[in-house]
Amino acid sequence: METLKLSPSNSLPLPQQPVSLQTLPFSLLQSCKTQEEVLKVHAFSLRTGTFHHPFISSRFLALYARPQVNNLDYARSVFQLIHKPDLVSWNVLLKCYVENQRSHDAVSLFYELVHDFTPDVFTLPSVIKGCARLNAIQEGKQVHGMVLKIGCGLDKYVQSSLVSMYSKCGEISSARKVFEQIGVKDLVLCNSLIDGYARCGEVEFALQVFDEMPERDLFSWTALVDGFSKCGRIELARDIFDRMPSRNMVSWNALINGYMKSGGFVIARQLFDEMPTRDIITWNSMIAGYEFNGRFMDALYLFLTLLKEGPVPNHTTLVAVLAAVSGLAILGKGKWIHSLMVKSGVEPEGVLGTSLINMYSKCGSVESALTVFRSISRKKLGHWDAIIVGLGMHGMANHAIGLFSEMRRCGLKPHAITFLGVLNACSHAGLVDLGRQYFNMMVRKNGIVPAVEHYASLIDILCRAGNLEEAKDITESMPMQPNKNIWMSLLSGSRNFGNVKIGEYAAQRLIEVAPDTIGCYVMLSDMYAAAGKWDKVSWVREMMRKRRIQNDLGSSCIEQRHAS
DNA sequence: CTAGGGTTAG
Repeated sequence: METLKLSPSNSLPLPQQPVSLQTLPFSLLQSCKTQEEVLKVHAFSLRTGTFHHPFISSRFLALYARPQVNNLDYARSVFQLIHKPDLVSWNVLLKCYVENQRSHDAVSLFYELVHDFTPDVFTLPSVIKGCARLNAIQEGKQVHGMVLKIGCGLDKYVQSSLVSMYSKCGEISSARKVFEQIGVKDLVLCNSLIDGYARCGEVEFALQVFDEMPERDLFSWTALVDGFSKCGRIELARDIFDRMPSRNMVSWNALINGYMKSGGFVIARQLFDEMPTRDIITWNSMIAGYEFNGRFMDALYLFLTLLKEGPVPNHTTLVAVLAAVSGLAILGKGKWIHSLMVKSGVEPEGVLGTSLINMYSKCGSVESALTVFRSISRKKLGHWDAIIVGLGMHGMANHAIGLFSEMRRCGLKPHAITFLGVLNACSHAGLVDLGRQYFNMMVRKNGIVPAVEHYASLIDILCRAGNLEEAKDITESMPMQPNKNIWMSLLSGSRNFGNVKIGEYAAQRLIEVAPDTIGCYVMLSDMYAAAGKWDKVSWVREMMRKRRIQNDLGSSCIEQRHAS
């Protein structure tokens, strides 16, 4: 803060002489519209020594927290300079945390605040909103209890945020209950409930509240469009959208997301081309939507268009386009996006770090994945998961297992995906005993209920090592239906170790689960050939002809380099 | 010495 430069301003009437408090008038503080202007007055106030006046510093806090500026880092640092912050300052900072998607920290801040103050009608809506963002229904209910205890239940801001919180957390009946107890139901309150009904697919109720309310605004209409889109009722969402008296960007974006979610990427594109203006969320919806639909090339092309003619990409954009590049496995493009990030100073923290690690692993460069992993200073569980899965994918079992141990030494608890990564690593490296050991550790020590993928991995490990009986036993004792991959593992193990009996069994079950699996017939015939059972070989070939099963044409793709 | 802070949609 001390290094801020005091630049002469044309727009602001800064006094030239050393001043007392009177010469830094309230109106000057209030007149700041942009962060730049706040910084100028801030610098000036530091130079004249007025900044540390308790009244002034709390004003600066509010200025940095204003929606037009919304600079959490500055707000936080100003807050720390305030000697004894009053409740208003706490409230301002709390709101700023929530608005900057730091709801977790906001809730912690709230617990801290409660030590010194009784929260008031300004504190509660912010923390309730934070709980809603986090989907933290337990904490939300605690705060609700506090609302009743303190006696803030009649405040309409508190009421709306509570209804909205229950709506977003999927507790629509609780939302309704709170709603019903309220005497005068205003527009915002109704909108919150409409949103709740729409997003859980309660079409009738949503429309009923909508029809019965005295007046409707853009929020009411858009809550319907968005909610119906979210629960997959895209035709209904379209119908509402077409009937809207006016629309804004949020309404268009909601509909685009709805089409993307239900596979309608062509219509989504039409809407995208048709809409009057687009913001970064529109672009992100399209890029992520293409990626979600497996249209990786479209996602990448749209990202290129965005760079040429759109607004500045953000973290969400990068996560989506990196996922698309991973799907395409084009290392060159991935590196290029990474270099864009480095050039613009974007740190690979959080989800973005995970995306980069995944991208490099899937594009075949574990070395780069490791470099990214090591460069992340505050490693989260997701980063460990990604690198362990990546190393496992590349058969670097020892490295994966080493990192797995290191991760546990750091005090992080591995979860289902981490174990899947380790198991896959064991399978690639043929580490039977370790694989079994990790599987048991997962179940017994970590209390994780294995998913079908975990069983698939364990069975694959056993089959590769020739423990076919043990693998077959597991297929019979596991609590869910074995899938195609599991029978393929068992069949391929049987072929490799010449166990015709188990092989036939696996093939039979495989055909029941997935009759079109070509590999099944190929492997079966290989197995018979290896065992010298030529009559069975021709029987399999005959069956393939009868069922019109043909080998896929082989295909591969190469990356083309453009001079740029 | 004051006044300042909060709710619903992508």
